[in-house]
Amino acid sequence: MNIKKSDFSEWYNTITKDAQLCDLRYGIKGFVVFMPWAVMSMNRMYAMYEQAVESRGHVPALFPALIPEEYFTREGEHVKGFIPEVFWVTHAGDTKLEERYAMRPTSETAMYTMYALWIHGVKDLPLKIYQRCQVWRHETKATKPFIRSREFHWIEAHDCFATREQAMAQVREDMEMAEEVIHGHFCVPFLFFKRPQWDKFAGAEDTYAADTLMPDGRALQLPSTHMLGQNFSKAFGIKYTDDKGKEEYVWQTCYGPAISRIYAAVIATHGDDKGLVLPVRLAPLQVVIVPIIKEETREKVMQRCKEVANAIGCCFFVKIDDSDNTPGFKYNQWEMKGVPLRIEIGMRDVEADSVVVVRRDTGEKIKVKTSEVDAKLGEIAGSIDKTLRARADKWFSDKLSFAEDMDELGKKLELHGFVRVPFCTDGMEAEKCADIVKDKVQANIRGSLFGSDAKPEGKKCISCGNKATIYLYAAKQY
RNA sequence: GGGGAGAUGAGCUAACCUGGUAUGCUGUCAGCUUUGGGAGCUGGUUGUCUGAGUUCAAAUCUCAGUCUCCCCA
Repeated sequence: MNIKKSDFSEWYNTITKDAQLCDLRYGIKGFVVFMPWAVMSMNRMYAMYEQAVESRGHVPALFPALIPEEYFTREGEHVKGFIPEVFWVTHAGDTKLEERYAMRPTSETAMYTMYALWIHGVKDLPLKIYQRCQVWRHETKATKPFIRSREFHWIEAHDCFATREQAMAQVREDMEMAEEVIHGHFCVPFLFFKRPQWDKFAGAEDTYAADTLMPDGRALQLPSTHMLGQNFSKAFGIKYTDDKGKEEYVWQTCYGPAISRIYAAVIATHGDDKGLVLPVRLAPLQVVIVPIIKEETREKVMQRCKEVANAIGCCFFVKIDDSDNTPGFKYNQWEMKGVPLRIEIGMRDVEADSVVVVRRDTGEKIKVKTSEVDAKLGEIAGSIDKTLRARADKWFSDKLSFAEDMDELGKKLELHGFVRVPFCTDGMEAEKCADIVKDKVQANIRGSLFGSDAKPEGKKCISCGNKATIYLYAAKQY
């Protein structure tokens, strides 16, 4: 196993292969096979995220994967942003299609075509629909399993409202949902940035995106939520008749948590030099029982293993590893896989009427009375998630820094992830200032920190030297 | 999009410069012996990325393609 801290890239490649999370040998660039151990965790993540989405009033639907070119090109900015990375379907059998179909890189244009047919009056609003699906983008940046591939799996929620205020409230709800699920359940810390105008979602008025940090200090974008305004509703004719009998265009938002990428953040945030470390509810198995067998005591030990397995509550998946491997091999293998809890049972333990419980997160070995196993496991499990979250938060909190000139920014970027700098503006006209930052210190401007209203007083823009009106954050990125 | 490195059984690798029967480890399968931190012995098992060229002869040299990794945009 490689060392996570000093060579994250190698560590990540090794862990995705050794823990059997994916197989890169499929043979189409950027398309990877997601393997059972990863998919079982991602299914759990999906379940938690869908629960959060539905409890906030969204209902599920499934839209087609193919989008006729004509739908796809209705909103000008959207097309400009996505066209370079679209995979096209051009043939049916040997017959060339009259109109080609886009393999959806995102579903706005598929869904909004139908929304225009479904929405008539006030009673149809708000409309909050999500789907769980995969999308395809011919990424030109380097692909990396789970982090960036040309096919990825996500949830996309697309909502319509009667007013701008309601739409803006939805954007805030989306952020709050990310906090509940990604930080609360997955124990991954992040910050929400309002992206600068030159870096917003193609077709949106504003984009708010959650950025986390990889162990090498580079930012990784997790969910983003977009205030679409009326850009799409005007392009697609999504109108309703208001209470005065007047036709109005709806206000829209969309939200896209990419489960495969969030899974990458879970791996990177919690993993260590022995392999994966998973929050308890994300692990495909919560408990593995390793019997330590001598031929003459085999039956007694196995019997005790079964009793202990049966005594553990149904919210935990338990496996007794009775394979022929040696205990040491099993310890290493299940540590690599990130199983949160291990129970070791040998004749010694049977005689003492106890078991040895080992925590994956701390490696701590705890002797537990057989009769108290279930209660104790529940307690330790809670503590594991708390420990993981606290550990991640502590690391993350040190990654925020400040700089006021380019030299200082370059130095701070070496030690921290996000560096706050004074900037002239976050409007389109400042893109050239962001380019200067990119050129000089190879960092991107991620935007302004959402919820922070600090304003630079008497400071100058780090790039152009004009009066600074806003604090923006720079980071190297994936 | 730019630059660099690379591709030999399922995984890692030797042989490549200097063309001539493809090496070892791991895995896997069978059997026996084993089991408190990656067990041992015996036997079986699969391979030169694809295509073209040079040559008596290509894993090795040349060209093209595909894929992977790293760095930069």
